[in-house]
Amino acid sequence: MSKHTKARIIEAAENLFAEQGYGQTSMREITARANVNLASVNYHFGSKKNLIQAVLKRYFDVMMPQIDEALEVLVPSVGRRGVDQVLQSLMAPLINLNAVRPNGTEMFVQLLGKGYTESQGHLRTFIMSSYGATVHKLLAMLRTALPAVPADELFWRLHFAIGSFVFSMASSQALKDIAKADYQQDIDIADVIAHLVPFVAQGISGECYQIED
Amino acid sequence: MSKHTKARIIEAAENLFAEQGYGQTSMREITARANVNLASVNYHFGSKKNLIQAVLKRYFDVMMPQIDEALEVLVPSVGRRGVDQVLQSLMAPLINLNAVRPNGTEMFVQLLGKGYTESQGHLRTFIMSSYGATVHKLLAMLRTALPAVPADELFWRLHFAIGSFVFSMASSQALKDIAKADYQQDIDIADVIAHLVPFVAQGISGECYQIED
DNA sequence: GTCTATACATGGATAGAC
DNA sequence: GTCTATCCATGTATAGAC
Repeated sequence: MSKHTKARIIEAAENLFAEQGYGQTSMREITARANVNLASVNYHFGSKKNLIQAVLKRYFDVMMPQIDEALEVLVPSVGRRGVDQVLQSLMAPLINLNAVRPNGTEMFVQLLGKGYTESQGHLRTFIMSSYGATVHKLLAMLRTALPAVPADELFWRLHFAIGSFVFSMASSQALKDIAKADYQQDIDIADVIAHLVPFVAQGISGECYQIED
Repeated sequence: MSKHTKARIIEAAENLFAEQGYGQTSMREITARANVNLASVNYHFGSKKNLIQAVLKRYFDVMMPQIDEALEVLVPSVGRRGVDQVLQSLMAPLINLNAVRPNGTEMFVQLLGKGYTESQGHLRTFIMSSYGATVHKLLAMLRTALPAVPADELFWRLHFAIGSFVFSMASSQALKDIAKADYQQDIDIADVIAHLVPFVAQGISGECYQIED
């Protein structure tokens, strides 16, 4: 039985994660739906955390080349405008994940948020080792847009930006619920991202305003 | 044996969390060090997640009144400067947590980061129900500083800001390691916060720069 | 009201079958 | 090279002792 145990696990896991979230999905559920032995996950992926990485990889492998391509043709302006351009070039590839599967973008960002905060930095290592070239291309673009910002300061700002993003994604369901309850707004992931980009761009761009004293 | 089982659990948990983190600390370790039965945690706190909340409460109860007091005397300017003032008034109470116990600030923010992302929004509910008045005072100050920003837009920006903060705190150890390895900088929590405040203030303050086109 | 003993399902790991 | 049976430590729950 089972030609492609690995693939069936990923498919089952992805569906279950999408339905009920990462933390709420047990490995027994996954292996039961995939019709494989419980220990198969450990054998093929090493752990549940690695499984989430494998699920994410399918999305990264679609998104990252698109980002790479978008950055390739980009010649950013200097300043906030340039930062906006760089961030905007990430948006289309991200939204395009809806083509991978229904609600793909939302699923991806939710898994990313959970995985990032729950996996003690393993996801960061994975991203850098697998897509480091694209990440560095992105960094170079930001440096072009912000020649006045020192490298270490840019390092800080980038991590803060990633924090805004990951946190928003991980708690996007809560954000949607609150927006509906408190502001009568029905929003989706694209809305969240649309609000997020200016915020992050503003923070990264830094001193366009001098504090007088 | 044991007059104050609850207090002993909190003390043991706090020390162990500080030593080795939340996720790496088992309830069996906690109850062993506290010399209480394993099930005591469940009886007194309901779950491990609730225990982290109880530990955090001790810090919130010190910090929140200080914040409240600082906000009471504050008359913020309008614009980025005002936002800076509001955020600055949060910093001293936060750093003061080092007086609660050695390394108190770091421990608090780490637990806050972990707890926030791992507890499915329960921490947010807890904060709002226990310290809602102070939070709303903070919000009112920000609205004073940013009269042009609509309430729903401010809502978004605040959540993004919280995201930067919580994420940075949750991964502050990783940030410190990276800063040391890549930029030969020894940093502590106060440094992280010092870098974070301008970033967040910038993002919250929004359009001080018009995108031309 | 507190606390204990104990049971249970979970994520993780491994030795060995095939 | 795959997969299974099985073991371990964990968080959680509960029945009942005191």
